[in-house]
Formats: sequence, C-alpha cells, structure tokens
Amino acid sequence: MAVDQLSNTFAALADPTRRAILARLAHGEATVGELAAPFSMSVQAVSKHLKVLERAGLITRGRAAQQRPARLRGRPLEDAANWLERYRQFWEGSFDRLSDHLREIQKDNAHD
Amino acid sequence: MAVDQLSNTFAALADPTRRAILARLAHGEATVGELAAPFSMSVQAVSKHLKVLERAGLITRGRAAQQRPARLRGRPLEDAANWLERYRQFWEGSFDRLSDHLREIQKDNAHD
DNA sequence: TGGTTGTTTAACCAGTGGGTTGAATTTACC
DNA sequence: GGTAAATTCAACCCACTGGTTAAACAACCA
Repeated sequence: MAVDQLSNTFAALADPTRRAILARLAHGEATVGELAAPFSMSVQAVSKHLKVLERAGLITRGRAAQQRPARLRGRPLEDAANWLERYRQFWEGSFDRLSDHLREIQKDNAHD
Repeated sequence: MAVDQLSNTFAALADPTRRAILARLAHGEATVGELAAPFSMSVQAVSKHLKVLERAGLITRGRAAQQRPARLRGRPLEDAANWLERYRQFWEGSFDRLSDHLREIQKDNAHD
C-alpha cells in the first residue's frame, strides 16, 4: 500500500466493515470483542481491521486488564475531508474559479 | 474489492497517482497521453488507473478521434464528503450530541 | 492500401488484503 | 500456581493491485 498518510486513510475507509467499526466507535470506545459481535467474522479478522485503522491513525488503543479498547481519532478524517473539500465547487457545478483555486492550493503541495 | 459504491470511491482515492489525475482533470478534460506525461510510468499503467476511476464513477470517458478524453465527475466525491461530514463534530472536539446524531442518520442506513 | 498515433488488452510478476484456523500471549481470578 | 478470558501472532488461501512488456485494436493521414 502507498505510504503517505492520506492514502492510508482512504484505504482504511474503503471497507464497509471498517466504516461500521468507526461508526460504532463514534459512540464511545469499545473492545475487540464488542466490535466483533455484530459481524459474522472471527475476532481475529476484526483485530486485523483494527490494525489497519490504527496504522491510518484513525484509532488509538488503550489497555484495561486483558482488553485493549479502541478509541476513535478524528484528525485523519478531518484531513480526508479537507482534501475532498477542494472539489466542492466542482460537484456543486460552479467550475468557474476552481482551476485557479486548485492551482493555488497545490503550489507547494506536490501531487496528491 | 468491496462492491458498494462508497468503498470503490475511497479505494480509488487511496492512491496518490489517481489523486493527482483527479487534480489534473479538475482543470478540464485530458487524454490518456496527457495524463500519463507527468508520471514516470507507462501509459498502460495510467490506463489502468483510469479504469479504476471509471469504475468508481469518478470519471467518464469521451471519444474524439483516437483519443478517449477523461472528464471528472463530482458526484462520488460529494458522497464521500458527505460520509465524512458525519464525523465533523467529532474531529472538532464536541462529542456532545454526536452519538444521538449518528444514531439518527444511521437508522435507515445499514452499516457503512 | 499501408503507416502512424492513441489506447486497450493480455499475460505475467511481486506484493498486499481480507478472511480462515490454530497456537501463543497477557492478565485476571481463585 | 492453574485456569479461563481477551487479544494477537503465524501460517495459509485466494483474489486483487500496481506495475511491467508485447501484442491487438481503432482511427486518422498520405
């Protein structure tokens, strides 16, 4: 997988199970077991999903006895939203100044 | 890969080459050759990236003589942005009503 | 008709993703 | 110390990604 943070974030979001996990975590932290319960999949598989989310910075893990509760981190979501926001004028249908706008915000901002 | 549209969109965005292609297309439609030029990669590889973007609905292809110019479609970007928008209150740090909010918008909205 | 340009298809390769099962690890409880 | 619970690690499977090169296809030009 690509190494840049934004790519990791989008890749992490590109799976319905992981998006459901994030939705669950928005209500508060949860253990692996709790997160796995709604899915017809092994707890090990969920543990792998959590590792993907952790690598993307979308969650942090704590420790409480044997459990390692996961907690949502919003920052990468914000970064992803900001990236998409650049295109808002585009999907809203007014392309007039978008070209200039993009040229400007990408000046010191490589390909992404 | 997951079959749902949102997963396809996020997966398509999870690659810096493809994001750069979208940025280029925001300035106007472009042919495969034009899109490939800035990259140190074969034109065939770019053609594959375009197929991924097309599958995600992020571009449409036209036809003009031998060329098949690509054009950006904003709709899936909007859908992705809307998905992220649910978490805005979260990354802005006010979690107060988020739980209720999520519960509400997800009532008729399966896991995603 | 044949050649050139633009693009896609096919076959291949190494790496990764998402899942499985089974074993190991960590921590609490008695 | 022994056992049970929560989690991770390891090995494996199969499908897909992102790239390559070589060949095929499509459309224009002379």
